[in-house]
Amino acid sequence: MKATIYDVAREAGVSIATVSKVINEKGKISEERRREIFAIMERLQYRPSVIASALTGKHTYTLGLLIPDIANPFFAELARSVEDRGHQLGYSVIICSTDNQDDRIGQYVSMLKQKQVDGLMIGTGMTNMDLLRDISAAMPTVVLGREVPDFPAHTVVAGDFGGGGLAARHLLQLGHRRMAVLAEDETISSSRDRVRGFKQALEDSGISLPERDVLLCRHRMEDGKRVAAGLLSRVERPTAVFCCNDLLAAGALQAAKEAGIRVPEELSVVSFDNTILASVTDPPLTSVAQPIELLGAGAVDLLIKEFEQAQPAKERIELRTELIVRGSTAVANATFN
Amino acid sequence: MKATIYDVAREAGVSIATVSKVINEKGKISEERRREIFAIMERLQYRPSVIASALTGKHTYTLGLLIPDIANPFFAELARSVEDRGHQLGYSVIICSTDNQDDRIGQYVSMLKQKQVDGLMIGTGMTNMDLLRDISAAMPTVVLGREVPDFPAHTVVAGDFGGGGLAARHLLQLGHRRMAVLAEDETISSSRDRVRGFKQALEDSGISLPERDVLLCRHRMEDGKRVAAGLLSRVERPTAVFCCNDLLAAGALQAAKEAGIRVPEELSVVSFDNTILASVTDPPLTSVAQPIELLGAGAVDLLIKEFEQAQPAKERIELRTELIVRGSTAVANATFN
DNA sequence: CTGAAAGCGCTTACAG
DNA sequence: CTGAAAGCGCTTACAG
Repeated sequence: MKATIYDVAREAGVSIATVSKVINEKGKISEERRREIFAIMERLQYRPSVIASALTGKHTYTLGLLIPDIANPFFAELARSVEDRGHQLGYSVIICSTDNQDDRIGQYVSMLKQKQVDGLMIGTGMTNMDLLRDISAAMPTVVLGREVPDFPAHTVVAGDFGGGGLAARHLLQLGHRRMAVLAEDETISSSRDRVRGFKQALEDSGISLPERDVLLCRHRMEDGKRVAAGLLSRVERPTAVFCCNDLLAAGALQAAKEAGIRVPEELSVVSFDNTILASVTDPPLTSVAQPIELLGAGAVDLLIKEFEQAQPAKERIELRTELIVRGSTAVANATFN
Repeated sequence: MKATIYDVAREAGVSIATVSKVINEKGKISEERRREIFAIMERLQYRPSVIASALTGKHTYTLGLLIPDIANPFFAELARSVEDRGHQLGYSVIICSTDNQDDRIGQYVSMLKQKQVDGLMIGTGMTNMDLLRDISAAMPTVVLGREVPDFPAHTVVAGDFGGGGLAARHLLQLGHRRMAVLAEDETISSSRDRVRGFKQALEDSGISLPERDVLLCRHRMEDGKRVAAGLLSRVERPTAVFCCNDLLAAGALQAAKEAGIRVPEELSVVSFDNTILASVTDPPLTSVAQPIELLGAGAVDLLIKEFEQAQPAKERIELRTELIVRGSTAVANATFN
C-alpha cells in the first residue's frame, strides 16, 4: 500500500505531528530530525495525500478553467498557457468547455465547488449574470479575456479596443476606404470592443462605418464563410474586411475564393487572435495577436495571489495586442472596383 | 458557511449515517425519511464534499489525460471528446501537456497520484517504458491513440495501418505512381503504422516505396515545410505526398506554393487526422479522418469500466478511419512531369 | 429501519 | 524542540 504519514512517523520514531511539521516547514524541528525524516520519506516514497490535507483546510492545488470550447484553437492555446503557469506553481487545471451555455456552466461550477478547487478562471460568456455573482461569492475568481461591466472582479484581458484600432490603421495606411467587419455575436464583449476600436479608428480618419457593414456571425467557420459570401456579392463590395477572429477570417477567405475574388489583390483580410489557423491559411492571415501566453499566466498569477494573500481590491490587467502582418493584406487597388 | 452532512442530520433529527445512506442509496431507509432528508438537502443547498468522501475510500471523480500538447488541434479535439464523455458520466478531467518529455510526464504522474485521480489516459509518447509500468501499476490506465508492444494495457486506437492503406489506395486510383511520405519521428508508433499501411498498400499494387522517399520530420509545421521543400526540389519529384498528420501537410502545402507547384494539379497531398486545419488550408486537405469522438469516449468508458467493475483482461479497441476527400488530391497529370 | 463509533490521512492549537 | 488530541466531512461495518 501507499505509505502514509503514520508509516513515516513510525519509522522515524516520532509523532505524526512532527512529520507534518517537517513537510510543511512549520514550527522548529532540530536539523538532525529533519534530515532523518526526509531520508525516510524518500525511502518510503512517501507523498502526502492532497485529499487529506485539503480536508484539513489546506489547498487542493487545483484550478478550474471555464472556456467555450477547448477544441477552438484560440482557447486551446490559452489553456496551454494556463496549464504551464499552473504547473510551474504546483497547480493542475480542470478544463471545462461550456459551449457558452448557462446550464453547462452551472453544472461545471457545482462540480468544481464540490471538488473544492482553489479558484476559477472564467473565459466563457454567460447570459445569466447572477451565475457570475454566485460563483465569485463562492470562490476566488478571475475573469479572463472579457469584460464584465458593473461587476467587481479580477480581470485579465487583451486590449481588444486597441487591437481593433491596429487593424483599422493598418488598412487605412494601405489605402482602404471601403471596409466591412465580420463580428461575433453581440453578447461577446471582446468582439464588441474590437469592433468599437476598429470603428473609432476609422472615424478618427473621417471615415464612418455604417451599421450595415458590421455583420454578425455565429462562431463557426461556415458562418463566416456564408456571411462573407453575402457581403462580397454586393454591388459595391468592400476592398477590405476585418474579422473578429481567425476562424471567421478563414471562412471569409474561402468565400472570396469561391467568388473568384483574389486575396490580397482584390480584397484584404485582417483577423484577430493570431492562432495557428492564421499561419495555415492561404494566404496566411494578417492578424492582431493576443498575448496568449501572458493572458494565461496573468490569470493564474492573479488567482493565486487572490487566495494566498488576502487581497481586497480587484485588479484589472490589460495586455497589449500586436499586429502581425502576413499575406492577406495589401495596398487597396482601385482598378479592381 | 457551506452546509455539511451534520447540518442536514441535525435539521432532519437523524444521524449522519442515515443521511449518508440516503445520499448513496444504500441500506433501507423509510420512504418518508428519504423524502424529508432530500427536501432538507435541497433547502440547505447541501452538496457532499468530494474531498471527504474520497478520503473514505470513494472515487475522486477526476481523470487524468496525458497528451503531448493541448495546443495541437488534434489533441485539443481529442481532449474535448474525453471531457464530454467524462462530464456525461460525472467525471472531470485534468489535462497534462507533456511535450513528450519523460521528466514532465513523471512530474504530472506524481501529482495525479497525490490527487488520487481515479484513472489515467495516456496519449503521449514516452521513451522510458519503466515509467509506463509504474503508472499502470499505480492506477487504472488506458493507452490512447498509440500502441505499446509487449505491454498489457487497455488500448483505444484508430486503425493507423488501415488508414495508411486508405491514403495509398486513394492515390493509386488517381493514377499516382511516384509518391513520397512525410512521417513523424520514428518513436511515434501511430505514425510508424500509418507509413507501414501506406507502404503495404503500394506493395500490394506492385509499387515499392524506397526508404529515401520516407522523410522524417519533427512535429512542427515548419519542419513539414522544410522537409517538403527538399523533396520537391528533387529532379524527379513525386506526383503525390502522404503526410502523417495535418500539420505536416499544411507545411507541405506551403512548400509547394513557394516552389510554384500547384496543388492538386501538379501535386496531390493526402494528410491524416482530419482536424480543423484540414478544412482551413487552401486547397482544403484530403485527409484520413480519425474518429476522434469515439476515441475519446472509448478511452473514458474503458477506464471507468476498469475501476468500477473489476476487470482482469486488457481490452484493445481499434476504430475505423475514413478517407475524407477534399481539394488537395487529383488525378495524376503526366504532362507536368 | 436507524444510530454510535471507528477510521480515512492529514493539520493545528495547545501543553509540556 | 516534540507530542497527544481534536477535528476536517464523510463512509462503513456493526449492533440494535
